Amino acid sequence: MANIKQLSESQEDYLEAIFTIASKKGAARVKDVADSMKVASASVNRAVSSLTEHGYINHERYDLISLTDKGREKASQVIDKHTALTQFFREVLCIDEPEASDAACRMEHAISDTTMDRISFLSRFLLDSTKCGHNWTSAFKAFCIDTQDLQGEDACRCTKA
Amino acid sequence: MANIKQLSESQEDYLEAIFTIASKKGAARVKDVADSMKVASASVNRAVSSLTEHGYINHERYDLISLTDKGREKASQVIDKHTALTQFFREVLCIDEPEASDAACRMEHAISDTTMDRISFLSRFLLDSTKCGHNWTSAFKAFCIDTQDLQGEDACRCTKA
DNA sequence: CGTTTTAGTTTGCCGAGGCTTATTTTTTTA
DNA sequence: TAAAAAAATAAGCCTCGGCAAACTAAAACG
Repeated sequence: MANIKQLSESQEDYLEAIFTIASKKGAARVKDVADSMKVASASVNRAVSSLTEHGYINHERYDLISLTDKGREKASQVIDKHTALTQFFREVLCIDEPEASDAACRMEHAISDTTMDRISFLSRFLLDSTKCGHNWTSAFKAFCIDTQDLQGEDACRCTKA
Repeated sequence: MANIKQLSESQEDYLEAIFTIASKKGAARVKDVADSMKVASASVNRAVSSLTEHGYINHERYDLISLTDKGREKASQVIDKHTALTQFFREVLCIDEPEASDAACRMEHAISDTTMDRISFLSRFLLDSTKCGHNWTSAFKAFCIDTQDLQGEDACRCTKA
């Protein structure tokens, strides 16, 4: 269980997918993860081995996959970022789904805890009219109304809840 | 010059570094790029070959490196994102350097054009008191004053101008 | 309860993108 | 201008994270 290691984006994606599946069904099978991430089972297998070695996952051959406390904590962190970013994109920046989730999906790995906290604060601040002091959204919407030319964005393999 | 291709983050980083160096000195040498990105010259070489093949770079053996129009355009786009993100982090989210630049550096590759446009709009909107209608920054600062526990963030290989 | 179908695993391949260690080529300088 | 230093390149190695194909175990079903 080598602890001195940063998870890669890919590994975070696996934890996220396992967390989401396990939340719904108690535990995940390799196939579930493969399907939800649109990768081959062999890829899941290798990722699972590695994450098991590093103490994020409980897994024995041919058995179900579940997260350890450590894995659950990490997965929660990533999912919280995803959720907060999605909210920011959708409610503050007025970006529609699925763009909002896709953007969150790509950024959740790249953003630091600090920056994430600040963005959450900003969201709450702006969405709470008692804090912000006036309804800024209509003004902001008018301000960026002509940028509705939302291009297609890359599909992303985030588990589409 | 295969055109059907998305640049990787790494490739965008190379274009960015070359752009920045070339802006200062007219053209870049392999060594300049290696130094600014903190990678081995051999790595630069391979990246340069690939970017040359794809029409982003002008380069002949043992010669200087410069960007094609296509490369310059792409580099500008990435740098514009970097700049706009840095401004957002620093002036809107009140995140100090070097955190602001580092965060921008990691996110500039992950963010879509649309999302970037919206963030720029939001920055301008909030920083322009005539648009926002009041000075929100002091209120926001008070709101998030106790999150000054900025952790160390990953170093990033963005060219530190 | 044996056979088939499905799921999990292993192995070996690939490309990207780092690295180091030669080996040029170019540049500097004595 | 020849020798030394610096820069560029080539070759080969490594890890990561995909893949497909082959094999094994488990589950479902007739």
